Amino acid sequence: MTENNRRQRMPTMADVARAAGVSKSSVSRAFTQQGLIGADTVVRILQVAKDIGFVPNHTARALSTGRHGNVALVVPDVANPFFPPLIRAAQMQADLSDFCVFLGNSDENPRQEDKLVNRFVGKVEGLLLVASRLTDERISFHAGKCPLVLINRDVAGIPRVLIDSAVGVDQAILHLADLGHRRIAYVSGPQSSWADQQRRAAVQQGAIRHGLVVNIIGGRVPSYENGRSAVSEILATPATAVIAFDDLIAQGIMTGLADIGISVPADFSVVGCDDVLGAATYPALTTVSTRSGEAGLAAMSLLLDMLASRTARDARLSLDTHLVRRATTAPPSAQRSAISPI
Amino acid sequence: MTENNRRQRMPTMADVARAAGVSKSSVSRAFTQQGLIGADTVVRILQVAKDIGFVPNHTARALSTGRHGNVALVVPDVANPFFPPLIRAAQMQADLSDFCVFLGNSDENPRQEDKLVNRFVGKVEGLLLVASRLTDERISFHAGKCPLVLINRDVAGIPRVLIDSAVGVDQAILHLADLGHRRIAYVSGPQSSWADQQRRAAVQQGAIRHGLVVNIIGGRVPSYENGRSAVSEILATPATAVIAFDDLIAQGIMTGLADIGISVPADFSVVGCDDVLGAATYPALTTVSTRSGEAGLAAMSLLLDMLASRTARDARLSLDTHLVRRATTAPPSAQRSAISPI
DNA sequence: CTGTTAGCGCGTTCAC
DNA sequence: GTGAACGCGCTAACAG
Repeated sequence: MTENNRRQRMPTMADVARAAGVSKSSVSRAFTQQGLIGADTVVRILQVAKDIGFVPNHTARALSTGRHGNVALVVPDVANPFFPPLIRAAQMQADLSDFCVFLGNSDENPRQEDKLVNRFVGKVEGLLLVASRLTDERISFHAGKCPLVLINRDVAGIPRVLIDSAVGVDQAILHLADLGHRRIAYVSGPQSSWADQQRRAAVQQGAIRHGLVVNIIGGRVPSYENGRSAVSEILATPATAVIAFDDLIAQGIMTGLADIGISVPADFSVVGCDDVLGAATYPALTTVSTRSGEAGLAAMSLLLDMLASRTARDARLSLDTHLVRRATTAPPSAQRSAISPI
Repeated sequence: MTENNRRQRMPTMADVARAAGVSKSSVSRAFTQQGLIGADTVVRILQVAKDIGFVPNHTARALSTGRHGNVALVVPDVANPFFPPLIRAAQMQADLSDFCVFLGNSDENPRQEDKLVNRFVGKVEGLLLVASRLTDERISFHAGKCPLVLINRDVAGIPRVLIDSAVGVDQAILHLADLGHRRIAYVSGPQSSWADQQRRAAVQQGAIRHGLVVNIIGGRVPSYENGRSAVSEILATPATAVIAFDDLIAQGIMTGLADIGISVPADFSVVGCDDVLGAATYPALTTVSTRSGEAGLAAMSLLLDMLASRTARDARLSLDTHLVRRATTAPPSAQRSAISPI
């Protein structure tokens, strides 16, 4: 046995019991089921406890009850602006139920994510996986050992909250079509991203529906730099407008375009996704709004409900999206349209 | 007693012991002090353990050893872009030592922060408070019960990592002076922010040193909106340039200025702090770089070192900063300078 | 209403 | 090298 007493041996229930002239069980009850004990006894015990500086030991309680009031939240990249609002909302929601939340950064890496999840299982009552890069098999595996809620990942039988960007993407394409664009490009995101698969599909269907031709540009990890480096590929297509997997890539694209003297939106139109940059870019970015905070709140509520009721639901919540028109879209330039006549 | 067996009763050390024909102690040793036991016995036990799906129970181990491998990280606002890189770095550093990290969002609120810290103490071995909004007294109080490391908060006797923006701010003022500005404004941040106090002081000293006059604009919570709403106050001063507490406020100021037709940097110069927006604004923001990620990494390393060596250091690490010149600073406009002659 | 008695699962002194 | 026994601090049956 060791010394839990780093500073000074913390008083235990037994100490309180002795000092108050009652049994340990009474002390325990005074802190939990106050109904099953004399009201006056409760206040006396609580007073004594405070006097001698007793504070219930979380670990011991957890060992006994099997509940420790912790959940974990795993995201691909904390520093990607899509996630912080989600993290914030989820954390504050958990806080309302007195839950503590572990944060894990998978670094867009399935192996790292798997390692984190394994570390968390056993320390938490529930798990919240955001935009998981894991395979369906691994997710199901983990779900079998620990209550699990997914955000932006659609695995049958596992409760999930999905941000349905299909609607917003379709609006974006319609918007582009209305402006006169006929050929567009889509710069895709990570291979294992559900959101990217959904957006890519939505782009292709929307293109058909609204009579456009679309080129898909290879998937990349979402970042400013990766957007910037995609510009040459984009210009190799006959596109007069581009839809990016997310705002970070869109912002990078705008910089890359500016670098070679192509001005947005006069010469080229750009549409982002997620609306995390606000009107911070110049020109202000036209983008698909996805309110990630709401997803975080909904998913955490779902998870906590499951834990409280000890029942495994099979929810499938879908949050809708819409296009936010700002200043990066305009009719195609005559020049570039001429390059690739319809 | 309850059912830790949500799904199926997890196998325990006793199960392994029985199946392997050894005692519980041997199983325990096989998982911890492999030296004190026969090498062949170890592999056999480990094999049996894997076969029956045994996995050591974190909670029980923690109760016995007093160590649970958790630390907590508390920030004022997860969604403020200054923090995510710091969080990310700290989390990944902890990960290297197999530590799990709780994340807390104080919402810029001392009471909320205190509540979070109280909740975390007892669940963690150590605490990392970033830009704490707590009083020195409360911080010392908590430090007395749990190993604590501070970022951007200078309390004697408590290990801390400080991002010294004084250097960068002085460079900014010199830069402004060189451009010909004589009157500037500083839009301050939260009252309880150490960084703000330091920057404010640096601005005032720098102003004296370089022969400028400075007006301080009341403190506000760092946000785009609060920057935007500060513009009228700024223009009520004779300033021809403004230094903002952080990039968020600076960005808001730029928008507010644009709203009323004042162009940056031709009519007015703007300098931010933290360099979290990259070149995302237009014009690209001149700002003081503060690499928050490095602070997160350093602080977490410090904390983990303390925990590993069980010694309380009194470190005071200082990280330096520098001005990043981009496009929001230029000589003062003749017009506005005329309004308030030197 | 309250005290007594068992554990929760694991680490760790002791003997052997 | 290995096993038996105790303790970590608390909760939960079982009496009374």
